[in-house]
Amino acid sequence: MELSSKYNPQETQDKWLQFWKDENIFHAKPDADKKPFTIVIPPPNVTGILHMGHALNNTLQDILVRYKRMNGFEVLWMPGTDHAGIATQNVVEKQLAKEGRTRQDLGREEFLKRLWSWKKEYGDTIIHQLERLGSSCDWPRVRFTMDDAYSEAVKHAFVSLHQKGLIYQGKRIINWCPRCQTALSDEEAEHKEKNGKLYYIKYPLKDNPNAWVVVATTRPETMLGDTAVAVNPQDERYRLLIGKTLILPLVDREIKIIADDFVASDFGTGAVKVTPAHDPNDFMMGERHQLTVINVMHPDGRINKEGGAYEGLDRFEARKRILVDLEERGLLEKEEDHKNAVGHCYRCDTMVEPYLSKQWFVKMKPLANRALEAVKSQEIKIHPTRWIKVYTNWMEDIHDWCISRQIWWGHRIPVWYDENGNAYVAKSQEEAYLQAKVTQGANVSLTQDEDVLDTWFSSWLWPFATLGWPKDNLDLKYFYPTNTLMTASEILFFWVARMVMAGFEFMGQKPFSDVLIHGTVRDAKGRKMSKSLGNAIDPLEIIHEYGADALRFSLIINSGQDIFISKEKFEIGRNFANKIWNASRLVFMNCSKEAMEGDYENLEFQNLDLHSRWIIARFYETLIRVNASIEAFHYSEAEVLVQDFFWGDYCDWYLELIKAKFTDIHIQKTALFILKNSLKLLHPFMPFVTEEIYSKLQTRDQCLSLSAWPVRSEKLFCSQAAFQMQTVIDIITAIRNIRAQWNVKPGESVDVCIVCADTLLTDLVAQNKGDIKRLARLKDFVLDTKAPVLKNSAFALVGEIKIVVPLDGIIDINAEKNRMMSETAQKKKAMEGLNSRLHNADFIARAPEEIIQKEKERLETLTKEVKELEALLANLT
RNA sequence: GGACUCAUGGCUCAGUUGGUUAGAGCGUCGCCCUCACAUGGCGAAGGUCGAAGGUUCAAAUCCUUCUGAGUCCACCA
Repeated sequence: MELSSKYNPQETQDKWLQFWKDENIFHAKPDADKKPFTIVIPPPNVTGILHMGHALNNTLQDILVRYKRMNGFEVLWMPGTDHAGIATQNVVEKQLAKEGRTRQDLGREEFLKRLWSWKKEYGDTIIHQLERLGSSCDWPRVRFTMDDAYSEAVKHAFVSLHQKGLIYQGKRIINWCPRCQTALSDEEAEHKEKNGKLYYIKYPLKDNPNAWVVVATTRPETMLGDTAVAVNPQDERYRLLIGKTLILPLVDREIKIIADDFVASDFGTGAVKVTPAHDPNDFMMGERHQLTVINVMHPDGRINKEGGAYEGLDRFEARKRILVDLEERGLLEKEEDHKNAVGHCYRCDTMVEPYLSKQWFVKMKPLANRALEAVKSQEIKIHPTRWIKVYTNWMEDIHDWCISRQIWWGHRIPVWYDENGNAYVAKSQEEAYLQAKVTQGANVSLTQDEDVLDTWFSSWLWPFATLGWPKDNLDLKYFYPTNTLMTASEILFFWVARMVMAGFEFMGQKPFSDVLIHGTVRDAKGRKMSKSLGNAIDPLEIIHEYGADALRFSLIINSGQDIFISKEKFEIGRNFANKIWNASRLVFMNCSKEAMEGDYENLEFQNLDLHSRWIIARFYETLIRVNASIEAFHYSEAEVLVQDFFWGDYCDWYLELIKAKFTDIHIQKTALFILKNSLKLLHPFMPFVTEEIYSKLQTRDQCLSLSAWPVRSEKLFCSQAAFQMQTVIDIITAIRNIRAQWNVKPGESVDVCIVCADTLLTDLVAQNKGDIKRLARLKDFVLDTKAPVLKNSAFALVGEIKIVVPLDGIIDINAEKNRMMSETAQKKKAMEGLNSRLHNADFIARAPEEIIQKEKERLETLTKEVKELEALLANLT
């Protein structure tokens, strides 16, 4: 079995994607002998195209999933997509627009047919892309939020909440998108700070047209719907005017001056126009004062017939005209610059209009209580913990959720009306009919509510609706509650918070126990990656050029809070994959058939040399730390650890050390043992290249994805080896240092004298003489107990070991002297610090004993070293 | 207006509960195509941890204030 001389990521990816699929490797089913581990995927929009955010999110999940699977859990990672009501409808409407048609031209039924065929053709795009990333989902289980079973769950949820009185219909001011022509929830209206104007408008008194009240407004066009002007009852300026009548300019309507505590006297003029149909505060004031409510706008944002002369104008056009007309009449006192935050549709960025309409709402307070408590009590843990506060703030100040949407793509609201307008909430028309029949007689005819539900009203059921809820079944019993949810912060309120509420409400249990909020992927300049900015890096392009492993590895190793990425960053992963490949090649080329086919999983400690004991110790140290990092969701830390070990210890030291003795069967076995176990450690991060190399091993499991994670063997772990080996490494490094310093060409061998008084150390050096000679490129090697008198030599100290390298004719003795003097000075400075600390009575009195002890030891070593250095310096003169 | 995060060598980030001479990677510089890998090897330079103050025997690490960058929330028109 051999590895090709050049690693081909594409071929490897294709091969293993096929294998995993053919063998259905990632299928999860209830297994009483194993513990379940379930992860909740944030289902991407069905219109989605893989971007770096998906790549990051899925890699994070896949790392955990593969780790847990290898640790013996029955892992369920169910993939799926979200029907994304407005977004998807927009896509197909755009298509229609190209044909010069609208959805209304087609009619509801035809339009929906069109949507479904679009879904059939393009809906799996993102799923296939996630697969290419290496995501080890249970692919055949793929779910869609509009699957039949899922739809049943949605209806069930609606009816059940309605029965509890948690869903109601109400006429209220909601966020309205004039372009999408639908209501939005508060979360779907994104507040954006805008530099606007505050207009001061004179409203003349009826009694005295030469006197007026000035009101300040940012939206003058809404004055067409004004039905009062309000002032604070405490405001002296207006006290006498309360109850008087004003003439609304341009409209000539008579409106009253009312007093309301809501009005802040210090803003604007202290008098505010009241437009109950177009502002939530005004609406509430209107209710308090029984004001007339006049809606002046069509759903598309044009002024309606209530607007008189302005009828038919778009809201912004109307604003311009109204300002001109007011100006002409001398009623526009002034305008001021004014910053304010205005809601924008999160799907099309159109400025949202506060709009009065009849919608369905969910009462959130009763649902929020349990969800709040769960996070506060750590029953659900949010990582990093700072998000807890964000979550609790939102939950504590929660508003009712507007769930009806005036679009066609989505779950139609399960409500039917009879001819008299009575509503029947039911899971089906048949059930509604049974209800209606009781009061309306058998001939009652029903029509279903035209609206559909907010997409998130289905998404919040995901953790259990995908498992078959509301039907009781084994999957649901075994896999719920789930374990971990990993997601970007953007959908904390939209989705995460609501899933928690839904979990408790419908299942009586939390939906998951850990939530990991990860950062956003940004470009090198820190901007969000987006199509419109043109700064997006396409993950598929990276997969094609560098490989999926490289994409995954680089993405994770760069992940701090947010992830700043540029194309070159992916070389890190590519290079590492290449290194793994080549190191494996070296091992395979040097291992005998006997070693390859033998049982190198059960090494005997007594057969191992120092180097092998050392690399095993280093491996287990790494393993323990990697485990801890993964459990703590610190994946980038885990990657650094594995990379440091594999590249820095295994490749750079161990493989170099054993090259001279690769014929030894025990060495071969150890090399294979470490390689195999390293592949396991690397696998969650780089699944493809590791599977491929693993598959060339003779003794192995069906595939690496299903193999068992390593466990530290106490029999093989030897901390002494680690210490001894470090000394050998330090000696070699010190000599290499000297060579580089004096520019000794690699081809030129030098002699060296190693001076050491300690017998144990002397033995160690003697045993490793060959390796030191080879790796430091030495001609000859003298081991002595005391320093010889050698002129023209370079010196180095490694603990108690002195290294003398004669460099006659090469060395500049004065430069070497200077170097050693500065080294001495450095050490002396450190000694000073230690001395002053150790002579500080407070330090001695208050610092823990072990710290003092450490400092003392440190001082002792430094003193010794300085002494040695000074002796060597004296030798030089 | 409220909340939060970040500020460490040229760049991107580590730095666990405060405890030796602050770590990586990239980049830079020097030497090397050594028969696994130049997507490589060996070595070097470079920071006192945004500013000021405080707590402490001891602070990059805790507290306060300030400055700068960013994020989220918000019905004062």
